[in-house]
Amino acid sequence: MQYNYKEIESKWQKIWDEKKPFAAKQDYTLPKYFSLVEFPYPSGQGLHVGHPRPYTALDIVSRKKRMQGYNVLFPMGWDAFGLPTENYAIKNKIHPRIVTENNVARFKSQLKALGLSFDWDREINTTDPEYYKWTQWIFLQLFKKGLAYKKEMAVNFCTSCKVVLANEEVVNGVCERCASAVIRKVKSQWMLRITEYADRLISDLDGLDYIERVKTQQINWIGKSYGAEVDFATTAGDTLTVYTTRCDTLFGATYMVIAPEHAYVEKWAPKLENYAEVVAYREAAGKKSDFERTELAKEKTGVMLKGVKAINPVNGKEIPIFISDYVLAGYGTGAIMAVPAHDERDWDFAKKFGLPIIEVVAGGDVQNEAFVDVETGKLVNSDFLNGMEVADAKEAMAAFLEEKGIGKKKVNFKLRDWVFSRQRYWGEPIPLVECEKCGWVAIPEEELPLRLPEVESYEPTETGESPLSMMTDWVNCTCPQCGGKAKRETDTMPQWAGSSWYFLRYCDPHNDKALASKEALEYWMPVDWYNGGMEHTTLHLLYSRFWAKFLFDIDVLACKEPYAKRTSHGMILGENGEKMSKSRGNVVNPDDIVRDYGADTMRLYEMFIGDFEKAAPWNPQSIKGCKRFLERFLDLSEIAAGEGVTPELEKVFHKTIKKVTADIDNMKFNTAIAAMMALVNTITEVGKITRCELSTFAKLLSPFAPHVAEEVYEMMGGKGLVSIAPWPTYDESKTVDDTVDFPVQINGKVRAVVAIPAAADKDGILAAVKADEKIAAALAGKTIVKEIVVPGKIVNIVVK
RNA sequence: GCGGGCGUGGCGGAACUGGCAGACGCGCCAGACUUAGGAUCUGGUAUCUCCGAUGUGCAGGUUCAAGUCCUGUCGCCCGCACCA
Repeated sequence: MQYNYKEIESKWQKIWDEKKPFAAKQDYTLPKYFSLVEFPYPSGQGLHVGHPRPYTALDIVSRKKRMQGYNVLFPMGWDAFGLPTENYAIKNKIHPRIVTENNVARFKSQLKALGLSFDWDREINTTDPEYYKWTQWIFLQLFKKGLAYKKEMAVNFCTSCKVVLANEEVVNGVCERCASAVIRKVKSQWMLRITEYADRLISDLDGLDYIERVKTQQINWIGKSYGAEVDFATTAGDTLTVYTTRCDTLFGATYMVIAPEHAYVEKWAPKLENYAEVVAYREAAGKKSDFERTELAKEKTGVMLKGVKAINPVNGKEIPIFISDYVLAGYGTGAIMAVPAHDERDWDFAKKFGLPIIEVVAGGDVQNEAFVDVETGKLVNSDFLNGMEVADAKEAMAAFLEEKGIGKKKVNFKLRDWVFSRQRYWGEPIPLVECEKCGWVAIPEEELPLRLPEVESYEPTETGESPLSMMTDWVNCTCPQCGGKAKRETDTMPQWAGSSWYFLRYCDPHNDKALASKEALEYWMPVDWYNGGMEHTTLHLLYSRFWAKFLFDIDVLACKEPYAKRTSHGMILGENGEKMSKSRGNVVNPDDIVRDYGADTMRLYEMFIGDFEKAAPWNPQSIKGCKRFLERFLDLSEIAAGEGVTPELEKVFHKTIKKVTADIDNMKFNTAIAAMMALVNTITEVGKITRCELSTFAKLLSPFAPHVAEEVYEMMGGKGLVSIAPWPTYDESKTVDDTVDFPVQINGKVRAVVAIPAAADKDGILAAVKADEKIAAALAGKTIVKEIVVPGKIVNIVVK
């Protein structure tokens, strides 16, 4: 039969558009299923073949759930604020709103061509004032609860473009666009206190069905560590506090290191004999990012502070103090005690600067390498700690420090607060004003949305301020609290803001009274299955969990976690096995595949390409295998005849239904397709199939290749749409065979395969095995040492 | 550097809690049909010194049995906080 995919696809897409079988129902008494994919950033390049992989996967999940009777919410929208659009707008002098509209239109038509079962009535766009009204509203609640605050932060500033640059725009220390020098400029920025939620963001992961690597990566990113703060007196007469996770090694501290930005550098300036050298080092360090600084591959650098020494509180020894960029100002207290014998970085530094290395935990050879094992060693050279194990020594030392009033136990997090300001145009305006008298004041909620004003130029200003700062009419306003003179905040929010709560808006996207109604949120939330890229694990995923927890705390949301289940897909790579990118020239456009093979083949290939969780290279040759499968499936309609079951096919049908059902739940889309390919092969061999069997097959295939499935279902006389027909069920007893082929090993090598009734017990199996000619021959004259029988699996006979 | 992950035929991959390595597909080979084939169908296809042995990045180990577990090692990929 001719496979006219163009005709079939446009026919069914039109019917779906008219009948809206995929619209989520307003009936809150039905069992619900909320499946979510990360909404895309509508870039100028359009969709590439990487996008449809997760979309198709969750489309399959959603379609199956619908067929299983769930009220499914499977929505789509646009995360449309952001840097590339703004940069394109500046370059081409087109309003970013227009750029966004064009990009969205293109993305939408590309997605629609794939037959994805999104509920388009619930489409959202983060740049829509009716949407960002609620992004601003959430920010105001955070502000009112004291979770938003101002802080001086270093930003990247291009000396030539006069623009604050994102880290990504800084390449090898220079501006990506003009290659001019980038300096670190201190600016006052809005911050969100995500660190207040650090503990809950770890502990609440417990009951969640997240894939393990996502959980561990989040936990490690938050980086909770149990340690102690220890006060060191200095010869300058003050106290230097350090954070350490190894207070047990205090007797081995032979020097100290403070971050180049540590406030004490200035405080001690008059006492420092080599102040100029110290400042020069600090300036050099200031040019590097944290990432560059902590790279260990580089040689350790640093400068000793001449003129001030610290005193080790447990033994009274004077030890030198260095500044070095391997200590970060933002973590702990920005100062460490260095124990070169038991820390690799300290060891490297000590070797380079010729500092003493004192062993305090026995078990290694500390003159040759740092001994960092905390499990086996015992304390030495440590006075009252001698002979203790590390864990006990930590406790003893912490107690000692506390008693002496020179230290205390302290929990620290690697997680830092969220920098929320951007000196950019294309983002949500921050709805605050700064009053001369009242300070920072929230604008009244009824004034939301605070619309992004029209400006003539989207270019940031000479000083690096947002372009909004040029709009004096807009900036100058009155204080809502006292009526006095005030100025609006001109920074905008980061792109992360809109994507931190978008899934809530899908529950009730047209609500103008609230971000969504309470009933809608209670019914739909939490998201039952959220799939997205691994690259979002530490930022977007954490930010959105933080916001959801906050909304739970202020009684907007009834669940404390937004996502019940989180999975992650692998990347689709170019044909050469490298990441697809314009510069590498290996980008594949899904439009071409849909044109040449059809959407069903495209969907099938994206799912058949490999393990959903792993990266896989695109192979244009392999696509045709999927198309052949669909053609052969379509051809079955020519041999389909009669009703009831075909005895030769009955078991394979039950097995296939079982496998496909389980595989979809387990994200094994590739093996589900393989099973259906095998089913076509079997049916073709048998040479017959009934009409109702083919209808069942169409149902099984419909989540994967919905257009072809609808077509065949209709030909078989199916009523209504296969897309919402009941999902096939199977009979467990019909999925097992009467006899099992047992591989029989002798000394671990397979010598025969013996067919044995499935019901046979261990003795029966052994008897049948020994009756086999080949086995009997192999056993002749040997002594049996051991007989292993694994029912249903294997027999192994060990002989001498 | 830190954190997370991956490594199986010519290629993409399959293999449940350790139990016949290579399902399914691509490619390739042979045949059929054909004026024609980059269409379709049928059969074959891990490697080798091919009655037998060897094979899951590499080197060890545990086990009756290891792709799967353990130790070490090499290579590749993702993230690192203002890209989304």
